[in-house]
Amino acid sequence: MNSAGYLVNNMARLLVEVLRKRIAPLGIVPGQFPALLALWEKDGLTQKELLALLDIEQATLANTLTRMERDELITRKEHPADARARTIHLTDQGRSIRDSAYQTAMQINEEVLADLSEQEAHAFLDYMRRVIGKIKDIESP
Amino acid sequence: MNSAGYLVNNMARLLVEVLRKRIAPLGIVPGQFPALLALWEKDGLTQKELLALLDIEQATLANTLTRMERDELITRKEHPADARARTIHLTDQGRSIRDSAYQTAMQINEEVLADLSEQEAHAFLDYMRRVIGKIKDIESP
DNA sequence: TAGCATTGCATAGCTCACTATGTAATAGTA
DNA sequence: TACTATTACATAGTGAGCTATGCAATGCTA
Repeated sequence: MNSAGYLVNNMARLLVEVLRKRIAPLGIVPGQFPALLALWEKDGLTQKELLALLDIEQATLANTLTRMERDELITRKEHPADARARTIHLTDQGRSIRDSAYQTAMQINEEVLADLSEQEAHAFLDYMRRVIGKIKDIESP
Repeated sequence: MNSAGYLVNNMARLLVEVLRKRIAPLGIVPGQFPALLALWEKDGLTQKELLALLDIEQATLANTLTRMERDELITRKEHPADARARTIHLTDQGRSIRDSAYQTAMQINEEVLADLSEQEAHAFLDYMRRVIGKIKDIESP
């Protein structure tokens, strides 16, 4: 129970549950976070454009967007030029939680790294990026 | 998209998909791995005993065990002394994949850490353990 | 321009995590 | 001993990821 894989998985699960608890009052769930971050930056994207900004599969995003629509965080409008596509727009609700959500996320990041020195935290992020890079080219020639 | 939380989550998802692909030929899936590891160590545990060895919730384990039974990796027998409990036993199939599974997991761990030096890899695991420890006491006084 | 290929998105079905709750069986106690 | 509490496990329902597949609209080309 000390392998890298086990630790990574365990850490991710614990983290997502912390995030879930902290953002629950805002009426959002962890899976909606990446899409919200992107939409706070730029509203009115199509699903395809949004997808290009996120590291998830198209089907996962489609389902997440459906839940976000149900939760009244976004609306989807028909694309003016392409009837297959729809543009995605934040509701007032979706827009209004931006600052609190950002703050919550930053706060959690700070807290969980608090036992590492600045250098250690920096190294930790660097290692993760390198490991992610490595995993990505393991299963792609 | 460079926060610790995002990186951890991304890394975990990538890793689990690598594991999934590599162990598919053995007829198992990533969620079954921790339970298998424990049962390879000691067969015939009750669900409660197994649960104590794993970092998942009871309901998650119950569902995982049901899938493992369906996949003919384990069988469940009535407990000799307590009719509420059942003991969990590996099938021949479940037992036979042990070495290949171990090897696959170790191989992946090695590969994904291959771009880190020995010291870096060691530090990386250490940081993860510390972060995990920190997260655990964030939401418990 | 008719037909085929591609594209954008949705849906189905799976895993695997969670919380909440139900159901027996066992244990403890008035 | 008859209740009540606790325990062991199962089930229901949700989120969030995945692959595979479907469907309609668009684009390309013979």
